Amino acid sequence: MIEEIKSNYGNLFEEELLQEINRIGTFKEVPEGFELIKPGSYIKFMPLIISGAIKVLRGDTEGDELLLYFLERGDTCAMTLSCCLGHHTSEIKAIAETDTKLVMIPVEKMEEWTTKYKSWRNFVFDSYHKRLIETIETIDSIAFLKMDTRLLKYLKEKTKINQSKTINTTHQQIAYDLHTSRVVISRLLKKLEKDGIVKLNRNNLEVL
DNA sequence: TCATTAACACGGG
DNA sequence: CCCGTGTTAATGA
Repeated sequence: MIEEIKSNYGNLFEEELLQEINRIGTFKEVPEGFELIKPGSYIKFMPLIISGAIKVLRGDTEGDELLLYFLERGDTCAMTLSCCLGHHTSEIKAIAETDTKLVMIPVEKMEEWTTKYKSWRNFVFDSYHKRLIETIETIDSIAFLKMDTRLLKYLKEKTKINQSKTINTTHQQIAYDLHTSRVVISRLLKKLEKDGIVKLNRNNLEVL
């Protein structure tokens, strides 16, 4: 496990901290679609992503949801931090976007490390900053962009995250992520296909 | 004008 | 048959 940690976090953390992560953390591998964090639940571990990607959504108990941002290797979940420290339940939902490898760190440790390691403190602050910026961008999208541009942004992000031009998802799933109805997604995708931007298939679409 | 909701038909697995 | 998709009609913001 130490090699996987080093190759992703070696340039961020000092040797001592890397060793401690290796000793304390638990390695975990989850399949695509795995629900890592449920809204309303308590969080006891903080994830460090080794490979793969995680989709973070705002979700209420009614099943309404909205995509906030994606996490990739080298990232951690900022919401976890505030959630754990304040001992609140989760405001968000986290689902593995692809098959994902991660290291789980118990929350007590992350508090201890914040005072012990400068690199860890910087990592946490930096992570907060990045996620806050991304969340603001999402707010911008909702406030100022029309659904067709939001859909394009979404597709672009998906291809980047999945490292592939083909996206395996349904119109309904996209509708959930963007918090709209399937009718709209179907119509817009159809238009994009006519314009030669995407190729539509069942359960999967290709960005050209 | 554009989104939402409900309803329906089509077709592939 | 079930599910994903494409479309339409009614209603509302």
